[in-house]
Amino acid sequence: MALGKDYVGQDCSLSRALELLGERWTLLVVQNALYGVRRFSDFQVRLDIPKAVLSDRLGRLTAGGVLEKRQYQPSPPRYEYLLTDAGVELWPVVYTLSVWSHRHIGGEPPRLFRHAECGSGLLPTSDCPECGPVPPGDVEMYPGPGPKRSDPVSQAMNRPRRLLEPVVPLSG
Amino acid sequence: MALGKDYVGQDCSLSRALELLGERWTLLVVQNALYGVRRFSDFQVRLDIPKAVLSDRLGRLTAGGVLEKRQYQPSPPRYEYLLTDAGVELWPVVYTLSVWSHRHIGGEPPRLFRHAECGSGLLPTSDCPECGPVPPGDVEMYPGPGPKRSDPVSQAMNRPRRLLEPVVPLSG
DNA sequence: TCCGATGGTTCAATGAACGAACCTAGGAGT
DNA sequence: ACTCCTAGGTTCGTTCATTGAACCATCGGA
Repeated sequence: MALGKDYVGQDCSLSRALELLGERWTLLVVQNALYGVRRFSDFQVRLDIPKAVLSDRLGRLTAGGVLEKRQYQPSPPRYEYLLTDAGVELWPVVYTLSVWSHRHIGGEPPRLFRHAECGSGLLPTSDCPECGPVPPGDVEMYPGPGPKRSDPVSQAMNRPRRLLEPVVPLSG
Repeated sequence: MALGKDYVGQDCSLSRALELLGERWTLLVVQNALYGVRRFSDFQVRLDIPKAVLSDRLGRLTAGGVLEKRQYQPSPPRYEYLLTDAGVELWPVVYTLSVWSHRHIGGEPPRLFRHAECGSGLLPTSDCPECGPVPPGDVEMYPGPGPKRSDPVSQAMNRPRRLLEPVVPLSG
């Protein structure tokens, strides 16, 4: 196709990554998946995104090997989208870009991150200054000074918790 | 505006970064700037991008503090776009995403990178395994196994050279 | 029988991207 | 004097993507 999704004639890895991840909303979907969001309706509440677009993005990420769609109960049929290993490895990309944004664009972050084992804040690379590389499951997120959304999914994300730990919104 | 550039209601640093960097072509413009591309026509040749879109992206990146527009000769008036310090600090983002793409999507990279001082290949974080963090000006790029574009700007980028070193296309 | 939750699809309107054509200012060639 | 060429854009009609509202399907519970 001549418009929108591909970068015809580009030779580099970056262009291939952007064909999958470079569309509007896509990287925010991945970020929320890292934060533990798994269900269609939870992504929708967190992102305020048209359902048609969310459906498209989840489908593309699934086809691209970043997410995996799984039925977690048979009746009524309910689905969740889990990060694959490839998806989890996007954590350094998401974190590095967030840190850049905080440094150069500004704004207060609503969430902060530290190495759960030793308590150190992370370097901009997402490594721990004491222990070196940290698997995302060993990163603890906790509330920062920035503004927070008030929807139930965001509220459930406001207590300190590990990356990838499933979000369970308080029903009601 | 309700469509396209903003992520209204998003609270995080990542969404602010994506308002500036998340549009089609934008990150590829930054990547080429890191590779030493500075002039409008050189970006255009490398990227095969409509001039109107390139003009928009260069303008936005300039307004956003990632690039700086400079007149490099008075007559005839000619301009170049240089990365600011903030722009240079996008190198880890670009590199980390490229490495992810190579690992998980595949394809041969047309360019490889090493620490110029010691010759070591870079870690996925863009750090040197021997020396730690490497300023982009100390990163040497050299041809890899992947396909290469045949335009004069790409050809001028194919000899080993430092990041940020201005590209001088062979005229003709 | 109706209601609500979940996980979507359809569709008209709007906004962005595309690419071809055009524009401007200054040399350079003849 | 006239024309061509280069650099750095702008304009504009067509095509594609995003939006938001409406609709749909399935199941369980009151």
